[in-house]
Amino acid sequence: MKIDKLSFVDRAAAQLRIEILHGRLLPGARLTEIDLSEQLGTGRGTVRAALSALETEDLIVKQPYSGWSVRDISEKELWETYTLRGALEGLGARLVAVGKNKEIESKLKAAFARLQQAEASEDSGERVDADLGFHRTIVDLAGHASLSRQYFGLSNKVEWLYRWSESHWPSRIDLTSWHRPIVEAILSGDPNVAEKAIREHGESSLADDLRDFAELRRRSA
Amino acid sequence: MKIDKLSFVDRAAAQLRIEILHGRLLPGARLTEIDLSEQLGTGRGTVRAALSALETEDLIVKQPYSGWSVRDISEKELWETYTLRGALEGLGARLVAVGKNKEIESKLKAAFARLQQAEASEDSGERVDADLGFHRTIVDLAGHASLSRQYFGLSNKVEWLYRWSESHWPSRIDLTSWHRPIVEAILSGDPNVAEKAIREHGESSLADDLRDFAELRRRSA
DNA sequence: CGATTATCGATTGTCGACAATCGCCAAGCA
DNA sequence: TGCTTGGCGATTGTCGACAATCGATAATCG
Repeated sequence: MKIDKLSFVDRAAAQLRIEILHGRLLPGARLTEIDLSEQLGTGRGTVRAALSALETEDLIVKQPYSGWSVRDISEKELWETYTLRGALEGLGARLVAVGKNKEIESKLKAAFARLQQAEASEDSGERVDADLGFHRTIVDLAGHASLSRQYFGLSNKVEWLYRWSESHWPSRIDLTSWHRPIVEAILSGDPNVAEKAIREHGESSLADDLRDFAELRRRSA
Repeated sequence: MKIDKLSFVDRAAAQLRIEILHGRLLPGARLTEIDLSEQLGTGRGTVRAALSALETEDLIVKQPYSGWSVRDISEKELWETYTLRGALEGLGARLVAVGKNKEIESKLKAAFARLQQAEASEDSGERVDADLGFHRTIVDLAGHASLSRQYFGLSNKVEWLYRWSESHWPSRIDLTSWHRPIVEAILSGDPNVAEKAIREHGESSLADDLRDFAELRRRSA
């Protein structure tokens, strides 16, 4: 039995993360420490530490003596995030393929099953969660603490971009058929195959998002 | 003309980083905020922020309400750091190979030239710097801001491990012959070849360090 | 005597006050 | 007019004080 014992800093960071990821704080929005400290009911130092954490996650940027603001989303942003994700997940997939055992297999299959179930669901939020969860599962199964830590921040950013594009252009991808090759590749036990599969998945996702992004830009122009 | 305008936090973090990397703060050493604030001549909040930064770089760890301490070095630590580096540098090398042009070529060659020059040098510090600089150059040439940011922290950790093993077991590797394949692979323009080359380089480095580490452990036991 | 509880010193967690710095706009000047 | 300068409001940068928490040890109790 354990009770919640997160520091104020962690809770403040989590809250702000949610606000950004769910689009209640839009790209470019300015964040002032005093305002936030009043809204969150905490001190400025606490808010400051939370903001610093979000900065290392690349969700916000700081301009010294000027202020904090939510990062902008751009094609380059998309490209960087997805390529980086490809590199990290590639390593993760390799390791999982090599180290696979009964437990890993079952967890991987469970994550994929959730994905299949979510596909039928009308809830777009659940579809997003299942998708992100699948990717996180693979990385965590790699048993590589540093990788998981690095991936955490990146996956938040992916979630942000994901929800953002979802809200502008509802996704129509087929979760099951898009992810099955990854599962099969990992279960094959061949690290090269596993890495290739997940990397190609990432490249396709990037291409999709870039297309939507361009479309969106054409519209608003 | 620009003057140094780093915040106290940044300067404190830089100083602490040096202390750790150069082995003046050994693994396991405890760091108390008040002591550091007195030594650095700055406030506790400032020290705290600097420590948090070093924590995200994975150089120190925090135990809530207990204190900060310099991370321990272990085989797992070595393995995680080198494999992660392989993934990031692999992406970097790919991108450089694909996007190569006159400027990139010259910078790459310059970094390699420095390596060759350092090899003759007796100064082990310069050899380390040249080696690390070569790797950093490749990553930076990729033109991928997020990658460079991620790599920065990791490369500090590599530098730490590097200097640490160097101090216990002076390196004997042949800088030129070890790195030339990377240069040639990148200049070939083939991303797969480039990635493979730099990844194999990393794997060899890891194997070397692990061997030395095991030897060191046997000695001290 | 063993186990539980109270106490203590040390350290971090949190906070608001004051100083430093920035961007902006108006005033002054050539 | 066009440029520099000075002042102003807003915001962050820095700091030390006080509270909360931890681990270890001493005190207490059955």
